[in-house]
Amino acid sequence: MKRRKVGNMLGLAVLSAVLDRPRHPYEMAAVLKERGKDADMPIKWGSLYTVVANLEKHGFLEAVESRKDGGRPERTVYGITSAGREELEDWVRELVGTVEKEPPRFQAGLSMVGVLGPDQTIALLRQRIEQLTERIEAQRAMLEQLRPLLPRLFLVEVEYDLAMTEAEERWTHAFLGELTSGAVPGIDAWRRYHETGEIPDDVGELLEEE
Amino acid sequence: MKRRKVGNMLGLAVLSAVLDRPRHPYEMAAVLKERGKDADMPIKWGSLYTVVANLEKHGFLEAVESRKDGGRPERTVYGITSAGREELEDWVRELVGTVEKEPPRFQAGLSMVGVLGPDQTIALLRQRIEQLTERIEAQRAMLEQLRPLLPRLFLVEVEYDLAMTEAEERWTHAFLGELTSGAVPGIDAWRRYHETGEIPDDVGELLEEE
DNA sequence: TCGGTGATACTCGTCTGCGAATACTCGTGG
DNA sequence: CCACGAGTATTCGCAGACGAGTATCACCGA
Repeated sequence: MKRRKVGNMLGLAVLSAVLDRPRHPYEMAAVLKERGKDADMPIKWGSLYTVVANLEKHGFLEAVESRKDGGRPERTVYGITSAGREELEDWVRELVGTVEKEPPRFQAGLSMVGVLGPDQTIALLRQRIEQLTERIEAQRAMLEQLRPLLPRLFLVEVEYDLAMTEAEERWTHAFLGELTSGAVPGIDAWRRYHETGEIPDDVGELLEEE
Repeated sequence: MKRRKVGNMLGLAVLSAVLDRPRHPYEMAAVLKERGKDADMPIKWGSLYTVVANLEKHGFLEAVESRKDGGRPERTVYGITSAGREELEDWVRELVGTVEKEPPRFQAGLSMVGVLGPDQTIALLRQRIEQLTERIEAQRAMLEQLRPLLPRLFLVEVEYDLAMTEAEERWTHAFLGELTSGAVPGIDAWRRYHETGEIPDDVGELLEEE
């Protein structure tokens, strides 16, 4: 199992930021923010310098020059190496071409709604749906605004994100519907469990075996 | 901003594992695997003992007894405290009731397909769709098999996961369709960029401004 | 009874992620 | 002309994540 030398997603972002021309770290951060890349992956700017150093250590970046402008701390400008270009492409290939399960946190939550009881769960799902709806609207608006300005290719991630958010909203809505309409059996037992802490016999058995 | 004392998702799993009765760490791992919780969140078993220690440090768990069976290393049995029960509920409430953007890695990949060129991208998307389809079938089979055995509540996460995978498959399929049917303009420019590294003028301008 | 295999049960050392702090510079209004 | 806040640019400390390693037991087959 060959593991990526630099595992942090920020590394990918950095490589993409120096593809066209060498930059110093702070400038990388600037272009990445400008291009909205920070919306496409979880980026912690505190890790920037560490990650850049790691990329250099592994030969994906190289210091191109180190200028001292005025009295500032020395700024090192990094360029991408051919190994770096390689790595970038390979990384993207992996991200696009293979599915790896990365359960979203909501899924973890769902798998534990048992402890909340039905009433709280219903209230929370309502709340979540509201947030999802807002997000969808914001996203739609942004797409509308960007579509005439940018080639389609640059909008793909946003479209994907929107589609997924919509799917989640639909699913959650449907589930909520089932809960409130009483279509899900065992809600009373569930409420009793939450209030008293007693595990219904039939479920208790199930937990033993299997 | 009050941050969770123990941030690792494994912590949540551990709390849920000792809800019904005290257990020692290895046993927690056992029940969690048995209940398939490791499919609902990204769990690294190497972190188990660290996390348990942290949970104890913050008063969510307490050592109940410490038995020495035979010649084995001492096993410490931990029980959940009322603060722990609190924390568990609150955590689940947060997970269910609030949407936080956690862009999936595929999205990061999508936002960079530019570097791959259209032909590779198409091939990789095909590959991905294949994997998604497999996953969907596996998931459906599992649901079919489990539905008569478990109450609905215990299947919700699986249903959600399935729904999301289906949505992703649909979207990817549609996008692939657009790419192959030539409905997306600018594919030639894209191919040229990938082969020569030249940035088309119109795009170059766009990157400057905005 | 010997050795192999797999389950049980932990321990350790490394590396890294990242929040928070630091330090300098520039423009502006008082 | 100096105080100040907003931006620029980077460093640092250390908690904590996790892979890999360790050790014992139990069972089984040869």
